[in-house]
Amino acid sequence: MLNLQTSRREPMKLDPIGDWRRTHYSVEIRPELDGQEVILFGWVQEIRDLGGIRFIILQDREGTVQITIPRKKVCSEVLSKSDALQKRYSIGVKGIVKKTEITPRGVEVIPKEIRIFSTATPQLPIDITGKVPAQLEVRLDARALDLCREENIAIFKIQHTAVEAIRSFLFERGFIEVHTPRIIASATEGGAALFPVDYFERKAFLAQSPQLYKEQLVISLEKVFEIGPFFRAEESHTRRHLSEFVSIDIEQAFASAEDVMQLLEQLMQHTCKVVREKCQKELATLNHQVNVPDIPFKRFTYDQLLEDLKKEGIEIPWGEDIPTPAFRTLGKIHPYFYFITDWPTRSKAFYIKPTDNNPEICEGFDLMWRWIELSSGGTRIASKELLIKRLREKGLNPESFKYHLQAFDYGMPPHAGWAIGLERLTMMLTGKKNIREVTLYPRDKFRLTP
RNA sequence: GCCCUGGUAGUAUAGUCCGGUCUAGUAUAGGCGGCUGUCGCCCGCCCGACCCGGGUUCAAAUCCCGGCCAGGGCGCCA
Repeated sequence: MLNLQTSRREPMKLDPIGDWRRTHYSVEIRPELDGQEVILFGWVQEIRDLGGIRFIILQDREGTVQITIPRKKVCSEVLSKSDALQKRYSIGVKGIVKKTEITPRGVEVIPKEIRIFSTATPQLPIDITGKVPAQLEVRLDARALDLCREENIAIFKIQHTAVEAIRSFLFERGFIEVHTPRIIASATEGGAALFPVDYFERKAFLAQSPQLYKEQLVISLEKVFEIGPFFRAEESHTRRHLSEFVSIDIEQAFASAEDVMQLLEQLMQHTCKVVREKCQKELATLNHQVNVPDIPFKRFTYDQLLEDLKKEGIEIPWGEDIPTPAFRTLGKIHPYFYFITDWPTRSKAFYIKPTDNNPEICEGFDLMWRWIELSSGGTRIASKELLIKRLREKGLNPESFKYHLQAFDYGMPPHAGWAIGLERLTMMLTGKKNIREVTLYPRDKFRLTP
């Protein structure tokens, strides 16, 4: 239901920000600042009013700090402003830092002036202090507010740190960041379903992968990467699928699967290391640990894993994809990062290169973390002739790929690449078990809002 | 798309098997009042709910059917 009411009581006189500028974030208020005047901006998270003394917990992006208002020691303007405060009001506080033994952080701020920038509805849809947990559905319906919770801020700071680590890692190794089209013409590219869109008078689709474009770019830019959203109109309704997800894609000229696997495991180690070091506070908030994995990661062939599964009583006919319950079993046997290599050619995409001495097997790989597929990649086919053959074998029409295929007339080098699902990576880094928790505004078959 | 489980105040839950003292209990949030060191503050009072539609019955939150929605699982998944 739409809440058209902006404020519960008579319209409150709001304050302008004026010449106030933030001097410190909440967490920067430390006992060493004792006696110093500071300006804080943020939101009221909690109010504990004991009558003669009132405690306001001010929250900002970085954390919280206690504002203490002793009734008889502050001026009447501060008192009346603090009387009006409610949870989630956006406020500014100018005050004096006071070192204290009584408060857990050893510091509080005694206000000299309070400015109220914005009010909030009194009955919030979820409990922002986390005393009464709400279900994910309720939280997602009130996502803008839900994202104010410390736990969620921690999740997205970790994701940000990971993306930053990945970008700088790839920049250092000479990869060029690119942006390929989200709107594409053809629906004939393969298995996964596409979302149709109206493109002027024509039908177009939302891209499900940058695969073909990044391959074309290796003949010019050689080493490219892209971080961006892609779309899959699948029926999937699981804890690890979204209709819109963020993919981290690389493609590298003059390289093989083994080269990009080494790059990938180094990147994973690097990312875990950076997150572990930079996000200690966030990981503590989430009560989660990130361990830095040793490299190289274990490499298992498809055949080896079929043997493992056989021992567990799960028989999979050779050539079939590994079903989800079997992956869960593998995750129990191998509770760490591992590669799966030597997949049957028929179980992988048309552009994955079959091995030279046995075309039944291909040079595709998956990077698993326990039972979750974090990344998949491989050596690509560089020969136009072979690519056309593989398209036909997959029941695809080479004519639909003519613009892609033309790149193979202009000196397509041997090349390889992979793609990481950012949200799945974030699940691993945060310990969250539902992909919707690590997505700001998740899109799935049933959810299109907010 | 299929299977299982569920849908009770803003939120989270009890009650559902075995229909009737359910005028629907509790916690938290919200409103009002009190309290000078709280940090899940405390105390008192108040407000507030049985997903929608149909059926069975003297009587339905409770049983049956359909729908919608959610969680989990499966399938689908360059």
